[in-house]
Amino acid sequence: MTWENTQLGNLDKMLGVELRIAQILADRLFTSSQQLRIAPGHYTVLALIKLNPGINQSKLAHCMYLDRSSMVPILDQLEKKGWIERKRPPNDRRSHALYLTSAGRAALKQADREVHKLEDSIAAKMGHEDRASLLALIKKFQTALLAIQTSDSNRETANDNKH
Amino acid sequence: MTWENTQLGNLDKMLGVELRIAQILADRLFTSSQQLRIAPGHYTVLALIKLNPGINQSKLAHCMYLDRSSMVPILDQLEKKGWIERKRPPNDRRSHALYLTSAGRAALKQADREVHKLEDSIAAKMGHEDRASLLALIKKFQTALLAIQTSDSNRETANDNKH
DNA sequence: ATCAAACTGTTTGATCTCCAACAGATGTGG
DNA sequence: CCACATCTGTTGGAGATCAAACAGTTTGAT
Repeated sequence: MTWENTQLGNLDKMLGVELRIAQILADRLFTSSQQLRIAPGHYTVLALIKLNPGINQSKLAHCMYLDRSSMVPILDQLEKKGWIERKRPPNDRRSHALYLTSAGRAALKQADREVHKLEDSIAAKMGHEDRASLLALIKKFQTALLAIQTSDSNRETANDNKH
Repeated sequence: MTWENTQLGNLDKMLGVELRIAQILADRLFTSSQQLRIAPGHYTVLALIKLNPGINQSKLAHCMYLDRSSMVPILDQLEKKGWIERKRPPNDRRSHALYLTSAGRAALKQADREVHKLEDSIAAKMGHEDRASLLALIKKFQTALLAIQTSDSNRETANDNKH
């Protein structure tokens, strides 16, 4: 095992690179340190449906910065597990109104416990203050990215300004 | 377009969720604001090969926290573009020693310029100081995740402690 | 010297994601 | 009222990624 002598140059000074690594590690830890083995995205979906009962798939996808079509297999899976159900609202027969089943609520509750336990141990490792600073800076970073993105697309073409 | 009234609860106070969003936005911006349309991962691969000529695929994957098998299609693509080449070192006929071609060096040089331009506009938007703080905190976060991960796997089983 | 373990790249199958396209449903301007 | 645009979920095709399995190669223990 002799990869310690690998030259990284200034790669480890780039936000994109380090962000990607952080996300890989976070996902890996989240998925493995759980009894439910729930995927990070699935957890977010359950939480969002609980907070917004009757939300449709497009809005859900939009909240998570995903494509509508990416939501389909996720919801198929959650539906097959019996954690959510799709209902046809009478006023708009195009959409699916999403609801948590009681099993879904139970699963989310357990996942919530494990997520909080994980967040706590992270806060314990890096300090509550640094954790809060990191969260605030990530949001600032998101805002910066969105601002650059829209100014870019405005310069090129008068494009869709979703989100 | 009325998804602004979506309830997020404390989802936007979770590092994992916000980190994921930040990464989606960063990847999207990186890929679209480029002439080369190089993928983020491909850029990292080129940079790492330039810094470590003759590195093999496993080490490369390990540096990027990827599976060795995930590296194969990436390198296939870069090889087809004529940016890298795989050579068989005589001392170890299992591995592939990776090198940048001159076309690969040129592509990397242009990508470098665009990456730095992007990093500069991010620093301009959020401030150099905040950018530096964010980078430092991300690294601290990575360290915390790794510490938790290893202590977890040690508690469960005496496992492989890769990375 | 030999045989088992470990390593290297690869393939296969599964999942997640995007994009483009589609059909059905809804909304809008004339 | 009616054509046309827009929205809804879905499908199919492509690419990325992982895990498991494989064959060839190297290493190491006996």
